Amino acid sequence: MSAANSNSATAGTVIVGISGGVDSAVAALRLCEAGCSVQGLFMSNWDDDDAYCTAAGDFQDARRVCEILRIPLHRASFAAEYRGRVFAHFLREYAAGGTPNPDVLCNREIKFGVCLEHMQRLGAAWIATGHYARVRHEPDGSRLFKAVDGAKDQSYFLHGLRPAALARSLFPLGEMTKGEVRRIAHEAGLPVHDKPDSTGICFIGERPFAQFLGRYLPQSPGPIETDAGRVLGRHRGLPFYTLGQRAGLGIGGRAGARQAPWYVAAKDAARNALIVVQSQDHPLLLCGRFEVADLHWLNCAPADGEFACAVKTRYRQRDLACRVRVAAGAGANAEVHLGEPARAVTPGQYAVFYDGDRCLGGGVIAPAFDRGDGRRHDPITYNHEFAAEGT
RNA sequence: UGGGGUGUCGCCAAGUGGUAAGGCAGCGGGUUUUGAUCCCGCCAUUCGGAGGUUCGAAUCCUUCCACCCCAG
Repeated sequence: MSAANSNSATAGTVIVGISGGVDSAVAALRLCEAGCSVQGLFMSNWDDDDAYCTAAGDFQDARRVCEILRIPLHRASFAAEYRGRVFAHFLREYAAGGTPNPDVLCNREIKFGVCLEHMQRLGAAWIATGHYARVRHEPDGSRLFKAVDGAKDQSYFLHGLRPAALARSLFPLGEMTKGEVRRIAHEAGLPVHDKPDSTGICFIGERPFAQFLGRYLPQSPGPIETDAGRVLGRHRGLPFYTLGQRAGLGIGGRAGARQAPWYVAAKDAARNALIVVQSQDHPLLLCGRFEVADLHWLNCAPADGEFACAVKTRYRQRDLACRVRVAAGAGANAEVHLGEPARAVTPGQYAVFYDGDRCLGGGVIAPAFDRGDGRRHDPITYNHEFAAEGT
């Protein structure tokens, strides 16, 4: 297997997305060592000049890396496209009561979308990134696989790539572990060898999340209630919470309740109520069956019908055995039946399908109407014997 | 102001003479290219206030205050 992790020769210029971190630096280094014609490109897609924005420093790191590797560095900004194609959807999904995953869209629309096109205009035959994933380019199409380093596998975030974009992509780190990447960076004298892994929304970075969302979404306070209708407090607006969430509810001890933390189990949009339960694995938090919309397959569109595979309902979740029933017709939805119920299956997040190490594709988890126990999801009935306590 | 009850960290709550459990919340850190979850750490020199008894009290006594319930 070549350093470019591809079955085909990587003739022509490769442009690497250089972020200023270790991973993309080592990706570029490996391509250089493999004899490729390599150039770098740094993107800044979010224009904030607050304390949380690291773009300026990251660009300096990117320049130092490219100087050491002796490769040219391009710079581009797709801020307008990011706002229009990723961030707008991000806010829309929140407003609709879901929990979006902007980085999946960012990869499809920006990095492997407008940026890929930009790189091709710059003369690139290939685009490479420091993602931990593997791609195999076959005559009948390109296939995406999990990274060898299971702890860092990022195929989940890449499942939405357009097949044509995947066909031009290289992931030089797919067979390496994070430890190896850092060691190589260190040996190569790359100054970013010990730079912390980046976290938070891509390009926006890690920042106090509720506060950040509050800049874009209105406060819309309402009650926090148990599934029996006992009012325990106030929430600041349904969009500011996600299913399965524990932190930030501010619910202390209650007479008559167990000494256990509370988790968000549901959002009752009609009543603007946040429903909470007291167990990690409360029945209301478990889901054995859900619907997936906006289905997307990576060069392997299955025939209509039913098939077995594995699914991840969120990033870094272990594979869950499932059966997928795809409805007929274009733009069809699919129904996913899990072998065992999963916790906090959250609308707006992506269900990504796998066959062993191969990533098949995925889709958006649709709002839940059924809990997988054979019954319709009955509307919660409220017991008004409870007086409002927490308001 | 007749009777009864209760007042321990923001919340729930152990502790009835031997020198303040635990949980929740919160805060800090770790894990993590979403949001979460998870893991680790921190968090009452003080027990409604004031006196007193005692070698020693949150625990006993006196008194004051607050709240709750029943009477009215």
